[in-house]
Amino acid sequence: MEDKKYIKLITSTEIAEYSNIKGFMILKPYGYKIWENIKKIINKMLIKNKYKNVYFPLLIPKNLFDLENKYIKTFSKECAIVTHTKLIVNKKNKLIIDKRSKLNEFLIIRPTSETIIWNTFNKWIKSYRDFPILINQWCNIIRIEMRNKMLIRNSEFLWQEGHSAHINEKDALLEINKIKYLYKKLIKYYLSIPYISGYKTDKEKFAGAKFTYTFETITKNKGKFIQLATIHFLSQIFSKAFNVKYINKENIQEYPWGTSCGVSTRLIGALIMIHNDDHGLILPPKIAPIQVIIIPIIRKDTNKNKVFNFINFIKKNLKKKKIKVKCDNTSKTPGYKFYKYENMGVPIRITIGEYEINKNIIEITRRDTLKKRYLYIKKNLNKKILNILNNIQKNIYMIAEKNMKKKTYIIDNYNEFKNKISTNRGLILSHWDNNTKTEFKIQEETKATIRCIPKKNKFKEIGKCIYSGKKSKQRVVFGKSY
RNA sequence: CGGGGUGUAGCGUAGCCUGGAUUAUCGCGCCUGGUUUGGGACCAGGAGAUCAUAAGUUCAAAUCUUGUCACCCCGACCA
Repeated sequence: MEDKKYIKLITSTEIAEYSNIKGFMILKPYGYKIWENIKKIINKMLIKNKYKNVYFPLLIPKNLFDLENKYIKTFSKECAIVTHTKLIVNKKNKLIIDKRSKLNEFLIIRPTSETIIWNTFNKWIKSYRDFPILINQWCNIIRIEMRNKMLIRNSEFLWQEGHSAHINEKDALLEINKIKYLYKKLIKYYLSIPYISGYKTDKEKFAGAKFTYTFETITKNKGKFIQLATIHFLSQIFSKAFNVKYINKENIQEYPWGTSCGVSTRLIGALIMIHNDDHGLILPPKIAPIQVIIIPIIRKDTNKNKVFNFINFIKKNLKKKKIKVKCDNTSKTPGYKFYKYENMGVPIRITIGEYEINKNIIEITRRDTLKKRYLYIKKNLNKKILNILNNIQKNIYMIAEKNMKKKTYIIDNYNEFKNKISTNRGLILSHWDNNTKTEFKIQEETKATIRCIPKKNKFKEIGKCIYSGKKSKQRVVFGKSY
């Protein structure tokens, strides 16, 4: 998908728009509703996994970063920093910073919350009885980026960050498996997005983590990677950095083990990049703000009451099954409305006029195939609609998966590798010698990075590194990221 | 942070090279009235722009010069 088309799709569907601050966007009602729907799903899953929602401060004292920095390279190049607290009016009647209000301790707008959370764990954690600690925060994050892409790489974004602390390594690793399962479900079954998952290389992982597990997908046309979700195994890195200790059963002090995980509004960007056609967006029914749109056909000689009574009857029925249905009775022409809701990605459109009423049928159009058909209105109409919604959900996954497979290449020759990256990008499976220097060299020469090291058996085979020719135990995923 | 580009109404734009017939063009959208409505309706009327900003050149600047700001694109960066 071209960038211009991508931005146009976002703005024309009223998902989001540019604000007047570089890299900062305005999420509009339709886009925010999509986010709320995604939120609802994750929130439910996290709560089921015994996470509790919390809220930590937006501003983090710089000294917490100093503490962390002893062990971990942080986000120092992407921070927004609060240094003053007062504005005054100058002689030209303009607001300027009052230099006398300079803070002794600068405050950093959170680029992530591990620091302030582990600093707080210090107070919360005393005994082995305190575990596990499972908390989740819904909030905004600021990471000032030099180059932005709406919803994919914003300087501000909304996200969910889960943080956990465990008594031992085993429990922390179990937690990671739980979250893996949860994210897999979200991405595949709710967002209908095919993905490849695996571990980040040391070069690509979160510096504060012992390892990072990632979920990645590739875009339809450009074949660029988008990171969808990450899970970090923090090991004892943060507990040691913030001196968080507990007393175990044997009355010995120990450092707890941590994990963190997150998904962001980038998921909306991924949805847009992946589920679209010439008519616009195609939203997965499970997260679509409107699942069924009803377009009334009112002509000069139409009995309006008859049509709207009929529509209300259908609406009521669908609502009984919790189907999100809306009727557009504005004065625009039907054609206008057809294009509008197709662009917005509404999964099902129902058209109702006197023709339908007289025959006791409705005209129904699927967004994914754009095929029209008539359905008789009998008792099982709701069931049929639910079926179609399910069908669309699965079908758009299959289409996206096909696209991903088409762009997946197994390559064992470095020249071919270079050629693919520069012409027909995608997901490249090649051997790598597990050496960071090789990784850097390949990036330097081709701009491709290792997106992940997948752990499934099908990737495991003895081979030779595409760059160095040294022995490799498995294929890894190369590509160019957004 | 380097290189390039752009800034004219809510949005997209013409005019800029070669300064003046500009009352700043056109399309979409918006408002009023009417006729319409089965794949982006039509007619009539209307509102909406200190041409990003500051200074300079000139009898005269959207147009030329310089500074500033903002945004976009391409790189570097992006746990």
